[in-house]
Amino acid sequence: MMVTIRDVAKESGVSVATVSYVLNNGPRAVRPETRERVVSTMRRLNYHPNAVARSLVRQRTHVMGILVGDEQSEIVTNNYYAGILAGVFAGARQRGYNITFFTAGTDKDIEHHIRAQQPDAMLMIAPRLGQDLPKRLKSVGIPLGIVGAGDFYEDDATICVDVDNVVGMRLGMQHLWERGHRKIVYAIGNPNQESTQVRRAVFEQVLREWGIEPNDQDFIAHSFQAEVVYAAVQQYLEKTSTPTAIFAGNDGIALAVLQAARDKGLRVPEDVTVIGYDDWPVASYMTPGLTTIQQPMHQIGEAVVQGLANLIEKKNVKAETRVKRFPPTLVVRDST
Amino acid sequence: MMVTIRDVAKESGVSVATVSYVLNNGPRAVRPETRERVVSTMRRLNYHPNAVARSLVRQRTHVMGILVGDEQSEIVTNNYYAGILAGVFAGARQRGYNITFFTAGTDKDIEHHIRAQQPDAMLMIAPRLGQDLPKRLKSVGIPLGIVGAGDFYEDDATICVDVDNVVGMRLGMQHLWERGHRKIVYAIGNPNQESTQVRRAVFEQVLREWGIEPNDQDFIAHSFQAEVVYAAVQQYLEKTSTPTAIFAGNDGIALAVLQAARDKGLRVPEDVTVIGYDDWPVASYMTPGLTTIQQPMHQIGEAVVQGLANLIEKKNVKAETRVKRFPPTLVVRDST
DNA sequence: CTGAAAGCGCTTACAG
DNA sequence: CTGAAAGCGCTTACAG
Repeated sequence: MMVTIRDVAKESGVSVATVSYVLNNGPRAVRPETRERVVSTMRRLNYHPNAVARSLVRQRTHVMGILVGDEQSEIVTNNYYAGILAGVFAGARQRGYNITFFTAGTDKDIEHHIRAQQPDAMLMIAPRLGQDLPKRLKSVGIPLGIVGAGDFYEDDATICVDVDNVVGMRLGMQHLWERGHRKIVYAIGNPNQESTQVRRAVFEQVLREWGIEPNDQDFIAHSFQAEVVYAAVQQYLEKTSTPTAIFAGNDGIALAVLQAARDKGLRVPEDVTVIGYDDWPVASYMTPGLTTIQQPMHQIGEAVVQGLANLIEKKNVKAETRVKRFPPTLVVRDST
Repeated sequence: MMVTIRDVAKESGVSVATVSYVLNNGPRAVRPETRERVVSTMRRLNYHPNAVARSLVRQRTHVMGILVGDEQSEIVTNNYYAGILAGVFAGARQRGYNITFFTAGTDKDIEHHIRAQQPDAMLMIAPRLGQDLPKRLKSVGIPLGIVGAGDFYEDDATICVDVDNVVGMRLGMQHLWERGHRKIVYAIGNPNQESTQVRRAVFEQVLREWGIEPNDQDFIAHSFQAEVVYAAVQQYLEKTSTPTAIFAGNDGIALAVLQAARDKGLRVPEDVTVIGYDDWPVASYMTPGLTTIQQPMHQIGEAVVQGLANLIEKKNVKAETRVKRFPPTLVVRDST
C-alpha cells in the first residue's frame, strides 16, 4: 500500500542506505548517476518518506506544541492570540515545523502528553503567573517559548518575545497628556499576567512624574471578560461626575468601554476619551474608530518560532537573542 | 535519558510484551499482581510511552491535520474560523486526537506534507470551490472533514458539517419582512464558497416568493474583506436614495456596513437596517448591537471531529451520519 | 498467564 | 562510492 524506502531501493537497484543519503542530501556522497536514478524512481513511485519513522530514529519530531491561554476559547474572543498564532504559523512554515495544539486538561495531563508526543519545543502565549506549568514544561527538557510575559521566564532554554510595554504605556499616556487629560482611569486586564503588572507599574510611574499620586481607584475591571468590564465601567461612570479618559488593557476591553459609555449617553471622545491596546482588526471599525497602541503580533509570533528553531538546531544560542522586545506604535483614530 | 518500555520491563522483571499489555489494557490478559508491579514501576520511573514509536507500529498517529482558509491570516480576521476551531479542539480533546496545522504553500506541498506526516484525517474549514485540494486530499486515502460547505463534498470517507443555510437565510429574510422591509440588498461574501452560493439562491427564492424579481444589483461587495465591503457599501449608499435594509454575508461584513453607514451620516436602524450572519463575539458590542443569524460554531467544530473519529475508528459509518446540519438561530439586537 | 522475536520505516555507524 | 546490519521504542503474532 504505502511506498517505503525499501521499495525505492529495490526498484533502483541500490541499498536503502543509498536512498536515505539521496533523500537527505548527505551526510555521505552519492554518485550523481545513482542519485538521479533514485530520484527518478522516487518520483515514479510517488514516494514520500514517512515522517513518523524519521522522527523515531532522529529523536526529533519537527513539531512545536502550543498551549493557548487558560481556555481554548480565548482564541475566539481575544484577537491577540489569533494575531500571535498567525505569526507562529508563518514562522513554522519558514523553518519547517508543524504546530500542534495541546488541549489536554490538567497540568499533569499536559506534561504527560508532551512527554509522550515529544514535540521539539513548547510555546505558551500570555501564561498566567503563578501557574506551575512553565516549570513543569522546563522539567521536560525541551526549549520553551513564551510570548507576552516579558522576560519573566528568562532561561538558557527559553525564548521570551514580547512587545515593549514600557514604551507602549508611555506612548499612550503621553498621547492622553497631549490631549489635555490628567484624570485617567485604567480599565486593566487580568492581574495574573506579567503584562498587566508591568503596565500598571508604568502607569503609576507616569502619574507620579505628572505629580499625581496613584491609588487603587484608578484601576477598574481587572479582567479581560467583556461582561465584567462592561459592568465595572458602568459602575465607574455612575459615580464619577468628571471622567476624562479611560485607558483600556486591550481592544476587547476598549470595545466594552465604548459600549458602556454609549449606553450611558456619553459621547466619545467629547465626554470620555478612550484608548486601547493591541490594535485588533476591528479597532478601525469600532464606533468611533479606536485609538490604540499597536503590537506587532505577527512579528512576535514569527520571532518566537525562529528563536525556538535556533535553540533546537543549536544555532544562535547567545543570551541576548533569547529575549526579544518589539516596539509598539501609537495608532490615532477617533476615540481620543 | 529517556525511560523506555525496556527499562520498565527490566525493573519489573517481566518482558516488554507484558509491559505493553498492561499499558494498553490488553489485548491479552495480565495477572493482577504482575500488572500492579508494572504499573508501580512505571510510576516510579516516570515512564511515558513514546507516541512516535507507537504511531509507527500502529500506523495511526492520532493526529488530525487542519487547513484553515486560503490564508492563515483568516484565523485572525474571521471569527467564524476561530469559533469552529474552538469546537474542533474540544472534540479532539474528548476523542484523544491532536490537531496540527498544515501551513505548507502549494497544494502539492500540502499533499506531500500529509503523506509524510500521516495524520489520521484532514479537516478543511470553508474551502473555496474549484480548488482541487479536496480531491488531492481524498487521493491520500484518509478521511476528510469539511466544515462550511454543506454536503458539497459528500462521500464515503468524508464528514460534512455545516449550519443549515436555507433556514438561516429564511430566518433573516422573514425578520426583515416583519420589520416592513421589501427592498433588501445583500452584501454578500466570497462567491467561491458553497455557503455564499446557497445563501444567494435562497435570497433570490425568497424575493420571488415576495413577488420581487431579483437582479444583480441586489448583490454588492462579493468579498469578505472589510475594505472592499466598505467601499462597495459606500458606493451603494451614494447612488441609492432609498436603501432600506442590508443583509450582510457575515458579521465582519456587517461591521464594515455599519461603519460605512455611520460615515455617511445614516442612522441604524432608522435610515438603514442591518442584519449579519454568524454572531461573532463582537456582535453585541457593535454600535448599534448587531442583529444576526447565529451559527453554533462550537457544536459544528465538535461534530466534525466526532464524525472523523468515528470514521477512523470504523464506527457509525452510516451514510446519514456523514452529513450533518445544525439549525441557526435569529438573535435580535438593535440594528434592525 | 508469559517470553522471545519479528517488524513498523527510517538513519547511520561499520566495513569494504 | 556503496551495502549489510543495528537500532530508534513500541506492538503483536508465535510458542510455550
